[in-house]
Amino acid sequence: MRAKRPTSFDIAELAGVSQSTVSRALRHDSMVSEDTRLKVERAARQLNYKVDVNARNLRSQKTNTLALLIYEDPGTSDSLINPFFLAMLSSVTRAAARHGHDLLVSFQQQSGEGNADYAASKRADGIIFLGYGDYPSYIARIARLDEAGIPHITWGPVLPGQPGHFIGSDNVQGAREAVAHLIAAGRRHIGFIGDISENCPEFRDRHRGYLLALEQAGLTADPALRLDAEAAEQEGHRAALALADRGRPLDAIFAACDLLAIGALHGARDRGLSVPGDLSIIGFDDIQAALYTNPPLTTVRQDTEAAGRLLVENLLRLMEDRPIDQTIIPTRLVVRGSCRRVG
Amino acid sequence: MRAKRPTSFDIAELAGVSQSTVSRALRHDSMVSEDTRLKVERAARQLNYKVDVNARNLRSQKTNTLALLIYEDPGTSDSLINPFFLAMLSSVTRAAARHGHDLLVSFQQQSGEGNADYAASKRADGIIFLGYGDYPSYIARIARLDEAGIPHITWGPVLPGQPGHFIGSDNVQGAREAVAHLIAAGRRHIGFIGDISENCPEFRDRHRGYLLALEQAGLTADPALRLDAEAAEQEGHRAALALADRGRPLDAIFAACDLLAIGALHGARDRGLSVPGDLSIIGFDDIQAALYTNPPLTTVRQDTEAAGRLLVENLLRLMEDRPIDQTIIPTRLVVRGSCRRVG
DNA sequence: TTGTATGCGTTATCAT
DNA sequence: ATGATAACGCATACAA
Repeated sequence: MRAKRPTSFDIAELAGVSQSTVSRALRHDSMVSEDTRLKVERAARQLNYKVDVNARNLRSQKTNTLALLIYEDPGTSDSLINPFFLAMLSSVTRAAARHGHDLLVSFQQQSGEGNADYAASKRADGIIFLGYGDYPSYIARIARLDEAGIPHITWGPVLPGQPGHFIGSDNVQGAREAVAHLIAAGRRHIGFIGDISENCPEFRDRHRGYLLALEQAGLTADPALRLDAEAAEQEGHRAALALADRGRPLDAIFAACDLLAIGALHGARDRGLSVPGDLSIIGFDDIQAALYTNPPLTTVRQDTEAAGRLLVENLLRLMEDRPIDQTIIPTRLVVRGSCRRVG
Repeated sequence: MRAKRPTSFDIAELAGVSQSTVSRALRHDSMVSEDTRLKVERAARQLNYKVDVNARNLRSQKTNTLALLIYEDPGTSDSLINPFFLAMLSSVTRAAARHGHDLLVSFQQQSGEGNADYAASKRADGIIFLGYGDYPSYIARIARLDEAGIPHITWGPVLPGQPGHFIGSDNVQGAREAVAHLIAAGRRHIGFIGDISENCPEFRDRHRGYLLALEQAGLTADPALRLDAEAAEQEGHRAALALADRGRPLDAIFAACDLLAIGALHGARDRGLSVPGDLSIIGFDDIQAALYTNPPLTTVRQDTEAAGRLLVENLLRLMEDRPIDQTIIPTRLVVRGSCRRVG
């Protein structure tokens, strides 16, 4: 038998003002005298009053809420989320809170796109996509949102002529630096692990950086040293074994993400290759586990803190019809034990 | 210049029925003839109609939304969230989605409790706490929620006579098994790392399990082999060094969580102790990084999948005034390379 | 099974 | 600066 939740009318009565004045006073929004504002605030505190956000949202047609939709890679099983995404999630959550917005979080099934129509049902004012599933379905989603005038922003590859608004790491440059580092350390036969089909534009960019570094060093890439692999440790393991078994010179591997690199590390060990003695390995992301592998993984660090911040800030800009600001986030090569100078 | 969002009245007009019928038909809820339901659904699809959840929530006084409030350990810096919490987050998110509920996620600052009053402002129907900050503040929060009749459930230590509703791992039993495993492998001088003050009831339970295992083996615990440490790698590192420098016999360490265990692993290496040769180490949680340490970490696995599921399911039960079901989740000892039989 | 009428609690508009 | 009133879009009680 609890007391009824107080409404703004109850506050009005207690404070001796009109209900509309209560509403105004509580939002520091319109013209209210200091005096009545204090009266109202005191009454509100006294009755432990909280604004009903549903009523507010209904009337104001705003929710002060953002939705974070996570599109994992196709193959990923439920329990094996890429830890990088979790780091992003945490960063976005904090950034949204800093800007006074609530955050709805949802892991999207690859298939069902219609299930959670967050913005269309006025649950959220804007949408942040983490990943995008497959590209065609992404395009369709974007189109629907644009048509409905719903602001959205995506974490992913920043490519020219792309529909939608993207924030992403400088994948080409990050990969180029990593491979340049290998070359500077005397490595000459550098393999690449990662799916560079159009399903993974980010991996494709990292592959471009790889090629660029080779080119700038006057080396030519050996096509036999490139292997497709989805973003999972097992795949990296498999790919490393396959590379080692090719029978071609191989003294380094650049993996398109850390999970692949970690798998490659284990694959190398299975083939009796010492890392970094026989084989240098570099990954991409800098997930936490990269610090604990043996040897610790050299990797290209993505700045998840900046990523979350820029995603939220730019989405808020879009919601005010202001242009997007920065879109490409620099990476940083973190050198650890998994690569070493030779020669 | 977009078209106005259609309302249930627009659908009613197009389908040739009343608005209330539209509302009923769209929820498969009350009595509507198959015939009219199809008409309504077709009209809704045609106009791309989506229910306005704010209006629905306001009218029905329900939100179909749960709030997940994450209370990190006090010392934790922004970027260093305990990965175990992220795994839980992911699991809860999925469970909520399976049950058709949206999920609001928020990382709580230790201090400001008033900031996001999710349920009081009718943003969410129920609240899930991940951790609880310090215990006194937790008690205060719980009391306010109970007073307001807001359903809530907490991930944490399941203790007798505790206010609120808890779901948690069987910390005592998990720890007991781990230490029993060490003893069975011939270890006799087993250290414990972890803060067992009342700030960390879970660690305290794990310590109880540690003592229990020793007792059951007829061994007595050496108080000098217990060291306080917050849940962070550095702390584990520091604690391992301190233990090693005590000059007492030491052939194993049980750490209250994996981050501590990983730190201890590195500390042992710094002192020239081989793991698992000289020193066996076991952790608790089974975070992903535990798989990649050198040697891989033996640890007590918490079942995050079951945890998320039980948190959500039991919260939903509470929301229907049904009693809580299962509250204690069994753990499982995962044996990896960081411990070995001696003697 | 369907329609009618009312109200959820707030913000926005128009007065004063 | 404040008050009165309407409107947001839907769900529910009641009548038919």
